[in-house]
Amino acid sequence: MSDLLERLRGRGWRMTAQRRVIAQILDGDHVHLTADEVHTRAARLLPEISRATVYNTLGELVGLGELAEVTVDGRAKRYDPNARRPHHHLVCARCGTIRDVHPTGDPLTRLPPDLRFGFRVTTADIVYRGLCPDCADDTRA
Amino acid sequence: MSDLLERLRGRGWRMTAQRRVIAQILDGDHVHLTADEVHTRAARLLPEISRATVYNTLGELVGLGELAEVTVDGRAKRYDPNARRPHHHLVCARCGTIRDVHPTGDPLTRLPPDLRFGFRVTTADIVYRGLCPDCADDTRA
DNA sequence: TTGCTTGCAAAGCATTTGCAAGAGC
DNA sequence: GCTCTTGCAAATGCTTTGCAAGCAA
Repeated sequence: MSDLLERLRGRGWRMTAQRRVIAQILDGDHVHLTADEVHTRAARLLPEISRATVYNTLGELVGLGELAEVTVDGRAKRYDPNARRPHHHLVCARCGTIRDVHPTGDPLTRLPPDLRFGFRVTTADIVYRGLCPDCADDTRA
Repeated sequence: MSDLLERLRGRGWRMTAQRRVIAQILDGDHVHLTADEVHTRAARLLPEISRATVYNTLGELVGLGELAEVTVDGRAKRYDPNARRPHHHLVCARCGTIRDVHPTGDPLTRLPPDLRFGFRVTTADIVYRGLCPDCADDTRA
């Protein structure tokens, strides 16, 4: 189940209740949570956990390549547990929900060399924007 | 020269020294500035201008569709004066430089309906990441 | 004159950090 | 026991807001 915990242990991570809970939350969910949402869920299992610990831990996981940060429109960063497999994002313009989309081809090929301005391009991130089913139903302007 | 000012006047904007200066800065530059950079430049021409006014004005211009906000990696938002023509961005992973790239086709067509999860998708933004020529020359790890 | 705009300062979020107390190995 | 980790609270960075004075039309 928790491959993530195994990998972290293998990397010499000191295992604490806080880290176990955070890893568990990320591992079990395919939604992209904000740090605050992770904290809220973690606090349900471990009431004393502090926000700082959540931030620190998420930051470390990003550093280790286990998580990717996704920032959209200057809102709070969201953490993407699916960092090891390349993919793109579908974002709801209203509520901010993010879903993963697995690309059907290599997006890099979309940028012809003559448009690269001398850049050594290594990745391409695509953000598709629109309204999620829930927000689209909501007909308020 | 300043088409932007003309358009704003046409939309009934009350013309003030602050707005004139801000519009002028955006119109004259192809770089994507942060709000703070806009404020710094504006203050050179109009020392009393306040940060709040810069933020408010930039926000209004975004609302009017004259500017686009570009947020990368949770840093400060940058304002893109080229909002009227759809395009994507080439970002240097090291120094943060952003260049515009004009797409050669409609990126929306890349996302087949069965991968849309019920979203009503309206736009697709692509961020190509890599090293700009200057940073790529720099061989330091 | 009328009411949109500005500037100030304070408030608001999201996130980071310093440091002493606490827990893993 | 030594060191890494945690929690608290304060600090930071970016941005927004309330409100009275100012200025364009």
